[in-house]
Amino acid sequence: MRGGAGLMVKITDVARHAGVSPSTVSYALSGKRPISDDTRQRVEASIRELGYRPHAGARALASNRSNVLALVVPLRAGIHVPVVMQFAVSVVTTARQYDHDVLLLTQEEGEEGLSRVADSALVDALIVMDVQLHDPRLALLRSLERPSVMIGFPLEPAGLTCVDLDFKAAGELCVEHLARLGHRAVALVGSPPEVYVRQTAFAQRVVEGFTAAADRNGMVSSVHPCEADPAAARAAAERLLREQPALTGVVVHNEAVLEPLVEAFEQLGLRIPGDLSVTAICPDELAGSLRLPVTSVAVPSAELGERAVQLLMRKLNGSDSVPEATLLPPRLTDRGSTAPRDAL
Amino acid sequence: MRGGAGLMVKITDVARHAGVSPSTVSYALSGKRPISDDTRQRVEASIRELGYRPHAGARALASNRSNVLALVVPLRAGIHVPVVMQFAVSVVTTARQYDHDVLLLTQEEGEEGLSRVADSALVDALIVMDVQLHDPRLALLRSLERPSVMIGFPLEPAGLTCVDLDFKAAGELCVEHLARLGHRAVALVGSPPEVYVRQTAFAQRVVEGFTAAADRNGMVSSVHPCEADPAAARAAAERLLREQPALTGVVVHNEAVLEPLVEAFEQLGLRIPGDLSVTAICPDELAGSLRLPVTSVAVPSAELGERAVQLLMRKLNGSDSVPEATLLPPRLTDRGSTAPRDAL
DNA sequence: CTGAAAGCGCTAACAG
DNA sequence: CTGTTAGCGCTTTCAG
Repeated sequence: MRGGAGLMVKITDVARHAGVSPSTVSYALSGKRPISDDTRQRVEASIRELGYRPHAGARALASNRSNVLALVVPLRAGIHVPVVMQFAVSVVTTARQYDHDVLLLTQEEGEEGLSRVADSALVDALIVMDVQLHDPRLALLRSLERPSVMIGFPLEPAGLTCVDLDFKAAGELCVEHLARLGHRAVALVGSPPEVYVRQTAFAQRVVEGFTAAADRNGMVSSVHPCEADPAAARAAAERLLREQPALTGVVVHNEAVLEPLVEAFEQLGLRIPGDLSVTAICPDELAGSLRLPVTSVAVPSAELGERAVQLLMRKLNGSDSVPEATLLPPRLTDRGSTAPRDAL
Repeated sequence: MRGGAGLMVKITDVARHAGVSPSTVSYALSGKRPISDDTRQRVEASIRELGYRPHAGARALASNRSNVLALVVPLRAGIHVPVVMQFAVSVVTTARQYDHDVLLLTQEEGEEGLSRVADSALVDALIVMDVQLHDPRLALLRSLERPSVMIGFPLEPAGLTCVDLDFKAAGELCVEHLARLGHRAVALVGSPPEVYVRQTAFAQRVVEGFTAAADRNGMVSSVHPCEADPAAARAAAERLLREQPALTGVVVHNEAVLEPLVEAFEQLGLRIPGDLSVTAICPDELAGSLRLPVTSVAVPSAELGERAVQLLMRKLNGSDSVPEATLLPPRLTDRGSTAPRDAL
């Protein structure tokens, strides 16, 4: 009843079976022109009965649309794998709602990979993650003529569509939260050094927001990049306590070390939130799953993926009013890892 | 110089520019028939100069090959995200070496998703992860006519191509390692209960191997499914010590709890490996990155991905001698978390 | 509301 | 070694 590679049911088969022309079958499928109820039913019945599936390649050739999106995922050090995965799944799921599929590309393929899938019409549009402040792919994406959405904001986003959590506001929100609780000295435990070196936008922005808010509130602040392993976390904790005895508030923007860092603080004799208030910028699932849940600003990977696809769909449909910048406002969830400083 | 959606350079343009026929360009590209050196050079120069990229859809239509593989990734609870991601990246990277791309599907799409991409000729072949012992997709995959490779072994793999780590042997290897060190009582801390309930092949096989080897060596053994969170890990550690005071060897097959479990044992006053020997079945990166590195049998995601693609390529090329079963032998790396029982 | 027919860009016989 | 040509299966004018 259904065919494999060789025995494909084609649109002419369906047409014959339903007693209509191929174009009518096509239009019944696409809805691009009105079909009488009676005809539509017969066509649909034939399609079901014969197990017809339009040939993707033929369709792409004739319609100039592949109904495939490219998703470029980063691989490099310092990016939290579950975030990437959740984002990817969200992109796939949302794309399916718009009848699109997703082609997976790795950052490694570089600009050549983007050109390849775009120029060969393998994909209709692209989603690019892990954008640097000065990303070498910007020029390419601008010239591509196929729509794209970037996750993250480069320094010069003009002419491109970007979506991201407002990481600067997220940094600020954490600090303001601590400020309201009366804390006077805060530290940011950030991403691994290499992330800053390669000028990853979101890491940099957190630092900006963190510092700005601390300054604004007259707080003492410091920033500490941290490698993504437990030993580094422990070392960072020790160093923090040694160098800044007055410290009462910490913001962690580094998924990999959040848990070991909290454990280290406790093993060093600090109670949380009694002696030290801790906030994080990380996925809610992570913050909530710890032995000691952490108050955090969510990195909403799933929502970002959904937004990215929706924006692309609007661009593909020629909608003219697609915003260049979409900054999701940070939302802080209190999980009890922060307390008023007066408590001391 | 290079075209966007509308201004595509096509094979006839290249042909004219190089002063040859379209078929010659096609053959120069595919190598499917001999081309004189001179002609080939002219064609290649024209391709470069015009920035020609073959239209993927047209190619798929004419050649009956899309050069795209489908990869179905699992989403469900109890699967370790980094393993999936590393596997996916390995599949993409390897596929590129064979000039193929990878379409990402989620398990959620189910059998319908498989049929869709296979029957529409969107993909040439499929890779399916997270196979259950009685996987509902088996029948479909057998009937599909497009080649597929499964990661994992169902109970009835006849007619299908499967690749996996030999999890049974992995379980055995861990136990044998402990037996050789003189341990007499061992416990397996396994995957979350739901993983066993849904009869995930690899989890089951580890239990088999673990138990068989323990019995063979006259050891006392027990199996403990464990939820994938730190609290559960701690609870499991306490329970183990309470219920089995004679316990001196533990095998952990649960990436999510390895680290908290080890920490819990230590906090409960056990030195590793002095009082307790710990081994794990998990990615080498995880075992090696812990504060206290753990002796482990590697789950070789990257190699599995590579193998899967290679097998598919052989099947696509009509190679007849493609093995139905590929079981990678387990390899144990000693990281010092095990010691002779005599030391006690 | 429906049909007929002209391609979409490429590959693979077939012919030389 | 190279050219000519007939499709691949679908969409979309153009006609009615």
